[in-house]
Amino acid sequence: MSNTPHILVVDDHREIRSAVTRYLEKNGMRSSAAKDAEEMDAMLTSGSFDLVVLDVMMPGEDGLSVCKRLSQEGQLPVLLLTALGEEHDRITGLETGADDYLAKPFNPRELLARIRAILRRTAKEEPPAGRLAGKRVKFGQWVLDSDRRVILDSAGQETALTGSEFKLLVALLERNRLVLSRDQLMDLTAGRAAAPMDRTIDNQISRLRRKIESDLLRPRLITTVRNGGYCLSVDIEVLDQ
Amino acid sequence: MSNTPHILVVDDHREIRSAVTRYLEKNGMRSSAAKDAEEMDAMLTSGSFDLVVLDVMMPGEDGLSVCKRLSQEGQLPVLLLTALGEEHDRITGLETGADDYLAKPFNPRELLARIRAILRRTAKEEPPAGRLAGKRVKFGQWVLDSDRRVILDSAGQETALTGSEFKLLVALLERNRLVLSRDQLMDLTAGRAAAPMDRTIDNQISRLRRKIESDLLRPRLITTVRNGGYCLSVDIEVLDQ
DNA sequence: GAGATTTGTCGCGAAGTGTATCAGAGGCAG
DNA sequence: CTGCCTCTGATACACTTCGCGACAAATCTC
Repeated sequence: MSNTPHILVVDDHREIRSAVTRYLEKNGMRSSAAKDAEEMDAMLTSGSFDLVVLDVMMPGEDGLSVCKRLSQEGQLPVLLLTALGEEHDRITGLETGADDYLAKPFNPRELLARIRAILRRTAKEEPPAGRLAGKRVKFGQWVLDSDRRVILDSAGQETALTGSEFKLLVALLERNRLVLSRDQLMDLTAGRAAAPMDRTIDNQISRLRRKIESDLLRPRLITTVRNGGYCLSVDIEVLDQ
Repeated sequence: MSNTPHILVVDDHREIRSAVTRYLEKNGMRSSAAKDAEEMDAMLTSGSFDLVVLDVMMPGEDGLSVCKRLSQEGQLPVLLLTALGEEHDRITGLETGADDYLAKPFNPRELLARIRAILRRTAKEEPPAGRLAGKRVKFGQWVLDSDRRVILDSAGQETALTGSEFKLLVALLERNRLVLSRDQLMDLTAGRAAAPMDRTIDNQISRLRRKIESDLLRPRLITTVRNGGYCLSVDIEVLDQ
């Protein structure tokens, strides 16, 4: 997320669009507006936004349908605007993945508070994805050189990693001290979900351990969490080149 | 987060507490209730929760003040219950860090949808050892190395712990000198409620004692409280690395 | 296209965990 | 003190999960 958050307001009423964008900008946010789903899609592909304020009732593609699409992509938070009393819309909105809703007519101050609340939440869990690209990372007695995909021991001796070993190690390093399920690891390394009874990750862990653990019977770096997954249990240090 | 999410309902009206907890449990969640801020604090230290449903209007400490405290700690999501029309409460609630609010009287289905929405957002990987992650903790003559999941005696001799022994010990250490019921321990170690007649915790305690008690007939570290549970009866000292 | 390397699947043995069960400890009434 | 009941400790066993060797499929290299 950039410094000032960027909000996209999608509503078919011009007065609402302009009132909302003006209010948001008066309060330290950048905002843009789109009049329907089609225009929204165009703006999303061309710009970078932190949140979408989305009217449910719109000509063309319905707000709920748009909301579902967006939440499936998973990145962009959505705040729904619903007609007063349309409880059904609100509930199905939340159920289809909106982050929040607000009934029209609304108090702009409340809209702002809700937008801030959502941004606060999503800012916290900003994924560290790619944080390690091109960096050297020290963990335990090893240093990973992520450009060359090798690990160096304290004597400078190199060991090469295969592609999947490297991806797995990076996934663990970027979330060190957190337990990652096989499903998450599969997603992070191969971009797909783990099949039931899939032992692929187990094997990769086993192969990776062979290269980095000094005592295979008592792994110290990558610990197993039964019924949970695996966890990199050491602190890391990113070396600035 | 554990297997089934665990919700703490804080409200001074008994009918609301029981109605909400029952509804949540019918819908696949575990839930507990507290009647005021004080009781809530007690339950938070002794159990593990994924979300708090908090009434704004309460005798004793005010809901907004509680909300502020909780959001400063930053871990636990809060859903506020406000009186209908008290827009001011709602906005300041969101501004003080609540994750969401709902106006009373509310539709239970909407409450559930909102809870699910929050949990979906906050669902993330959990650290395996809570606030003790990466620390070394001295208790009695032992030192727990929470990175390596081993305990060291005064001579530096290591004993490995299994996953559930480790979780159990951490749960006891983080609440030392407090009596923890089997139910609480089950919650803390496995993230689920204990079945009636469940002897799982007894068994794990037995296994853990075998590793840390010098006299199994007279356990000194983990004491049994008849009809109550178990209690770690020594002081602990967190060693900074 | 042949050989080498990497990666996914299978299966066995080992370890961890939950349940059943029994024996003993602790409490209570008479 | 004695008998009875409940609760706890410990053993045994069944079941699940995990580590790893082996092999096959896929991919890469030259």
